[in-house]
Amino acid sequence: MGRHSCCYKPKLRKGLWSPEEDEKLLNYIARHGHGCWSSVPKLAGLQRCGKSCRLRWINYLRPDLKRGAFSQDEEGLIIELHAALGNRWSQIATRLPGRTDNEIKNFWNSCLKKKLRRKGIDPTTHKPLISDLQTLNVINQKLTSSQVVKSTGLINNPHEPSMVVSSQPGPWWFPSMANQNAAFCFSSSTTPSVSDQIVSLISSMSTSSSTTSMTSNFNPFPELYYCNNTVPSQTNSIYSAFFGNSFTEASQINNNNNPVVDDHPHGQDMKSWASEILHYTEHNQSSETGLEAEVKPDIGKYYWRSTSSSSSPNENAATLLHDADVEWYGKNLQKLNNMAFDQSL
DNA sequence: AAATGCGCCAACCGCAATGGA
DNA sequence: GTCCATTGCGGTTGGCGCATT
Repeated sequence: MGRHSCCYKPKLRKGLWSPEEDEKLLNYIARHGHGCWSSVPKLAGLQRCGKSCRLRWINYLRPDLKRGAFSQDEEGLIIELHAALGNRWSQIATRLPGRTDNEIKNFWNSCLKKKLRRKGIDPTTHKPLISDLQTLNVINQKLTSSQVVKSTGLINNPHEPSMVVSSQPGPWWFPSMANQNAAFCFSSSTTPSVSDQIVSLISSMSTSSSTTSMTSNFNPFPELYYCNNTVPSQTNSIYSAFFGNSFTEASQINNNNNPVVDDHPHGQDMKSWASEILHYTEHNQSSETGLEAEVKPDIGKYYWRSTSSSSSPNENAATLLHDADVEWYGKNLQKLNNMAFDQSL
């Protein structure tokens, strides 16, 4: 299995094919057909492995190849087929006579992907991309609509000062007053360079970015009260606490791909804990727990939130920004700034 | 003119599937 | 059922040529 046995023979040629080699292979196949590919090189007098001969024939020497630039029709068909089939290049190639899977794959990777992105279409999902500026504006609004204050250092749970809510050195972003609707934190232990870039992006947009120390009576993340290791240990996500009307997802995964275990009650994972809260919610006993939960059976996720008004500033929950998004922001920071500048002209 | 960067694409590599002994 | 040679596929690489510095 695996690598073709003949490929281990050191005397075999690799790399680009010479016109002489092409001629030998072409002549041999014209006379005898290819038959068993592993015997072709020997019979055709070539110092190549059968696999290489097969590839050369399929991708270049076959007489039914079309060659040349792709037509508009072909281009449209490839996009259509890719939307339906994904990266199944050989299947796509069967619908384009005279084109090879390799040729289509290269055309896709070097040309069509960019073309779709320029049109505002995600080449993977074939759905519209959210406008860069739109997304940027959302963040901008969140920040400028509230007094956002930056904090560095550990964040301790104000109710239990010995409990460190975050071991992350920060910076942390949170509303300076209760009931304001935005707060951010970035887990910089995961992808520091990207996080740093995002922090600087936020910093440059924020109306108030003065550094201030944590006050003892303010907990920016009460919904994380019981999961003191949740935020900093996230390797797959960076939390962005956009406090809207949603619930907190209670099936987060930590570094070791295990469910996050909260500290209350001891050792219980977040999902089973949330299901317990759900039980009380369904029996109209939320007032006893001060919490309520929802389950989305279609995606098998639990969401929960505090019902207590005293747990402000954020009554509700956080949403998740995935690494890929954050990575994307980091990479496109300059582009975004340029676009914002262009639009302001 | 030389160095560097970048896009394109032919070919390679590794893995999975297939089929015959 | 197992082994192994062969074929097929898709991701990746590396070299070439052109553009830019």
